Amino acid sequence: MTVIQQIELFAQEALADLSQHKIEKGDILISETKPEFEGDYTIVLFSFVKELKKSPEILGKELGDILVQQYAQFFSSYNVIKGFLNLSVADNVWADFLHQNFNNENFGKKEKNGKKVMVEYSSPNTNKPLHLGHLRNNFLGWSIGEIYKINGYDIIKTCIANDRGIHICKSMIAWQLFAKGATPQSTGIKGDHFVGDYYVLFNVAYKNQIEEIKSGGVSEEDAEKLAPIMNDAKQMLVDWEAGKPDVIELWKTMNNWVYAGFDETYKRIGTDFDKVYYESNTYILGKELVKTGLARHIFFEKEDRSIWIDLTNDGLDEKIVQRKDGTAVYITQDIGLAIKKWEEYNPDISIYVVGDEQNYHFKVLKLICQKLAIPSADNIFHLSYGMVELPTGRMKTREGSVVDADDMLDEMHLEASKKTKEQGKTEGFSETELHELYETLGVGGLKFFLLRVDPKKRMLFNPEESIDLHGYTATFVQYAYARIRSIFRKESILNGESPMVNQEPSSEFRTLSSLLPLEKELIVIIEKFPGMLSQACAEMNPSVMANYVYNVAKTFNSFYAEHSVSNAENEEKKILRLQLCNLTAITIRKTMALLGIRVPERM
RNA sequence: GGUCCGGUAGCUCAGUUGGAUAGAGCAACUGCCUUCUAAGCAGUAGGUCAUUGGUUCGAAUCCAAUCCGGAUCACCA
Repeated sequence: MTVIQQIELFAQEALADLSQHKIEKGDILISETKPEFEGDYTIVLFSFVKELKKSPEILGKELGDILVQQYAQFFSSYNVIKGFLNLSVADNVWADFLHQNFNNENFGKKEKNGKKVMVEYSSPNTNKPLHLGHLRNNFLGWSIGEIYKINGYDIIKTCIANDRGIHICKSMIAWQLFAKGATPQSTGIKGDHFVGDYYVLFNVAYKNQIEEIKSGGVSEEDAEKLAPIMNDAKQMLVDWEAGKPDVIELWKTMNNWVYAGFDETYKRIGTDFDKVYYESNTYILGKELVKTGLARHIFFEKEDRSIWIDLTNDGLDEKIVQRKDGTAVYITQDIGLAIKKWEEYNPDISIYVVGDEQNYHFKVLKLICQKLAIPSADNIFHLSYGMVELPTGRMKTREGSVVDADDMLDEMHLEASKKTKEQGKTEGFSETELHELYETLGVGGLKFFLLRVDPKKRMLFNPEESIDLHGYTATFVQYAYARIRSIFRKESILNGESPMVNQEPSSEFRTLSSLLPLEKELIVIIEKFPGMLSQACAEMNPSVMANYVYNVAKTFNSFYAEHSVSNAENEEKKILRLQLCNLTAITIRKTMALLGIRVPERM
């Protein structure tokens, strides 16, 4: 049980003594005491004033007296200011916490709860390389999975590859027209970039054709319809659906180029999946459910034979689920996929990590799934995140105004190497170790940058300014970790194997010694780790963990600047601080791991 | 136009189940490396929490209206 939970419990019992009615735990508001007041945790009394018919001051005094007397082992003192009861938790409580956990590699990890969570993320189009927005998606999806995992859930990471459709055909047509048989192998270009280049070429050619046709006095609208390259692409989509062998062959070849490129990037950023679905397989899904939906009068058919669902009673519009030609639309595929996921994995919770421009789509999807009575439809969640914008506005692949993911990773790597060389602390590193360090710092820096912001908010990225390696960054946290490891190297302590670290404190220490402010501050923030895990999970928000780990590192750095570990005042203090450092290191490493960020032994 | 999301320091962001004098980082300025890593620490300065009204012991947080920005309301995915 965490300290705050214990206080809650004690307060509930103490309030029961003062009140006729039972006080619910949720009614007790406990917050951290502001630094300008004495105490660790504060109970806000105003909400009980009316019911107990006592002034806040008197109530605070009575409650404080009961708590400090009844739980003398736990509370050392209290004070009341206005309606706030500030409680000081005894040093022994913090010291005990430390002694019990300092070497606990499973610190904060929750027991398995038997529930399954399916997280769908990444979901790229196979006609162009990944950009910064995709990275935000990947990092978020991967991290939210890890957060659920440490909170006791089994997770299934999944991805739907958008591998068919007109956008793919555009790249294919452009390749046929302009490539003269070139391949990623022949040109040395990474597969996804190679295919993406033809997607851009398509749009350039399309634009030129429109201009040319327009110069003959045709309207823009008509010119768009007449442009031969677009009509070729449309024809190719028809041929693809008909299974025309040469089209299928080209499609497979080009998609494989893209997948090979993606794999490289995924490997670099640590993204992986337990199951990949392909839209080329799932796009037919939904035909059956349209039939059953019609039979159950959830859907209805219009005169032109298109099929719809009426959501006006739910405050939305009518939504089409099947075209008049009998083909499935986007939403129908997603419903089909939702059923398929349930049949294959039976998840209790299904999370979709998708940009906020699809909020409406997922609202509709959930509603339809509920109406179709798909099991656990109530537990479909859209983890909606804001776009990553540039100072010039939205990123548009067609216009080439994107920050490419691979370029960005390279830049971060380079920045990390520059900065590391400036610092000149990497004597004795091999080339491999240096490369690994730059990746740890560079890729980690990018992940932290994209994850530290509340997912639902849009975020601005200024490529000119690049990404800082000071302040609220991964580097800052990684540096704190490296400092701890440095202490341990100096003390020749391998993780947890030292008698110094394992030694129990003497009873003399417990009674005589007290914690210094910065020692205590560090223990207090680390003790919050399990609570932060629950919060990040409940809110589906990795930025909670990024914020937290930054504050841990910050507190550690203050502690580090003020107190020496190796040359502590006495042996007891040294043990205490070594233990504290060890638990800090564990907490930092675990939290960064939840964000997919590694920590270096040296930097 | 309907719906949804956002507006907090010059910039990027925390803080919102209502709690004490609104916090960080960057940028600026001042100190601190004979002592475990100065990628750090300590400090100064920077605010009409978009605006107006309301709810109450108490509002950045809740409600209403207004202004600004964005997304969406496709037989695209």
